[in-house]
Amino acid sequence: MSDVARAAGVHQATASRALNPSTSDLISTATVRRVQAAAEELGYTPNTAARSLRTNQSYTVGVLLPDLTNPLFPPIVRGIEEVLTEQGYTALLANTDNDEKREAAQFAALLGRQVDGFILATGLRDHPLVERAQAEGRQLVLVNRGTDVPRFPVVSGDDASGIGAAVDHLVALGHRKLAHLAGPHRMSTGVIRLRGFRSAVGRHGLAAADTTVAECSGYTVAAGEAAMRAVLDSAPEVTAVLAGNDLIAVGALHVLREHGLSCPEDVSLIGFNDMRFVDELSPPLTTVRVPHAELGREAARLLLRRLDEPELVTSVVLPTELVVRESTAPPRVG
Amino acid sequence: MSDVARAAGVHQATASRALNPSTSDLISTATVRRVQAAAEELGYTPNTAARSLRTNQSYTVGVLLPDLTNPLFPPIVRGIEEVLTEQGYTALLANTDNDEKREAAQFAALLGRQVDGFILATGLRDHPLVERAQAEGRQLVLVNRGTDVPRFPVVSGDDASGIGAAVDHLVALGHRKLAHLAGPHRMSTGVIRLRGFRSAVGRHGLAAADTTVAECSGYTVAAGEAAMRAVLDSAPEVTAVLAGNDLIAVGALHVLREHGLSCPEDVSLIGFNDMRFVDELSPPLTTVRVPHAELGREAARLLLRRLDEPELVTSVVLPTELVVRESTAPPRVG
DNA sequence: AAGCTCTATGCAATCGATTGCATTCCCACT
DNA sequence: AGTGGGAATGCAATCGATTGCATAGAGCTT
Repeated sequence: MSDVARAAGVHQATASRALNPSTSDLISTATVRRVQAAAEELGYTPNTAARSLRTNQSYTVGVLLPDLTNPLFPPIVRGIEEVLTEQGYTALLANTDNDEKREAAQFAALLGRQVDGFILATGLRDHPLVERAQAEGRQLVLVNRGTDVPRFPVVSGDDASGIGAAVDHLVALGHRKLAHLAGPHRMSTGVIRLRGFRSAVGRHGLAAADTTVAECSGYTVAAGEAAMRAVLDSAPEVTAVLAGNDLIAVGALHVLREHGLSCPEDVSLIGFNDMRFVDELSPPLTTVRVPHAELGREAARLLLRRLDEPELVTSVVLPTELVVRESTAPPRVG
Repeated sequence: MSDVARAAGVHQATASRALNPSTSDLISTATVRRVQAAAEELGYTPNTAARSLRTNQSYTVGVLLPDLTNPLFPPIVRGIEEVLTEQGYTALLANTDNDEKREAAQFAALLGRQVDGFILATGLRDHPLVERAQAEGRQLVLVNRGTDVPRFPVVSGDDASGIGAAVDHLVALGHRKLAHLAGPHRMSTGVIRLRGFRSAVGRHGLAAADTTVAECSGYTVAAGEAAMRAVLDSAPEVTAVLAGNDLIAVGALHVLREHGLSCPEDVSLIGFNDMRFVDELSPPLTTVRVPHAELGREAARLLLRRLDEPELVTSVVLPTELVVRESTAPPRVG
């Protein structure tokens, strides 16, 4: 602000340099102090628009996610927002509802706002946006759900080992007939967790006939209900169910109850994500905890780092952890 | 963009006017079409920074809330975001953790980003920010939690009548000894709901001795536990509990269970908000539904309207609704 | 046909900060 | 004392869109 410069008795350019930490070493410390004092005095706040216009940077990142209302996302967004504001950035939020059109529109809107980068938390397996971001010269990191394209940085939980731990737990309890209510195959997490399930049961030497897999049409309670029904129909002998996520597990619980089966006595059940309040269900749900807030934080950190070193491609995998509660127990004898 | 102007064979100013709906009637329709075609062709996206710089508007609003992780807020934010993007605006999110310092810092950051207005979802009863926003000439609307100052537009649910319906329900079931686990008095919802409770029990002619009130230190499960314990100590005769919100109700449920009391047989329990998943508790919680997404939408609409007519002060009260599930039943006879 | 009006468009200043280059001034070195 | 070098600061262009004012035509009136 030129007022500040005038008040401090210097040229506007000097004021600008004095106020900017990365250029303030060009200016004598005495002047810097004078300028800062004047800025303070006048209650100066820099005009971000002007800065963006000149520097072509907005200190803003776009966060695209399917639906904030899905309990999975708030902690992620929270984590993102935390490290972003710490660094003087802010997050622009956009919900896509997993709708390609909305997604493209939101993406364009964010582009118009000159976001410096994107964090994508949407789940489709291969993603046109990823390419477009690159074409537009914008950085992008994926969180929680990856693409199959390995050229892009992804921050995710170690789903495979989480599923592995869950299967280990069930097998250790004595279960042999397992079912997996898989997430949709069009989402990366769906296939990754399924793969994890397959490899884990293989490790325990379970036969293919011992395991049933039903694909859910989405990560929703209703889809979980449908899948659980399908499993009960086709493989009534299963004693343990591993759900693709907690929402699916809730659906499964409904159907078990509806069929007069009790959990964990008749059927053990494990969820995924450790969503808020799954410990309040009855029975409290055994599930795989994913450190969502930390996922968000890492994603933001990674994006910020890439803003400096664009070529850097790193992916971060955060450990997951099995949280044993009361929805798992040894199978009934006999 | 001057490229567009060149491509359409017109002056940049003409292009600008043609592309802007509010000025495009100054330009012949033929030219408008030509310019739009050129813009389309070149994939032109306006530079928001330049526009903001010139117009001193950012088409951006700041949303301040305590903690996105609180299940209350995602639907509100979702609603806000919905109508904002519809109108070409976007939301900047900031979490304050109910900490005055963080809140002030976030507010300043948002100001620096030239937000056109603020939506405040933070709960403290009187709020320095409200004044400051006005001083800075920024519009502001409060959502869900009001101030005592009536000069500011507030969008909220009709808490009093929700509480009233809850009390009616309990009394109709035959309950006479009621307790209210009130939200903190420093939050407006805390006092409003308490007031609602008082007036409702008065309406039913219940004596002061019939009702117990315990103030919770916050809208949290832990605070609910503490308050419920206090009530069981001081007034073990209560047969029905009205919680200040669902989180408090969850805490109450814990303590009831811990004391070997069953819900609803021994004690009926009603929550507030109809948070996601309270229907999955056992028992599924009877609660007062507040239309949070609609609250958010209304808040955004109201803010947008005030951006046009700054003097307009309207507050919106949305109806609430009692959702009866299985945590309420007639009191035990005797 | 001259003059007037009105519409469509061009011109150029402007918003506020950043930054390459030029300039000034001081000091040290020989 | 003169010169070279560096540190500190000033100068002015620049980012891209908006907008008040000026201007060029076209059409109408008398």
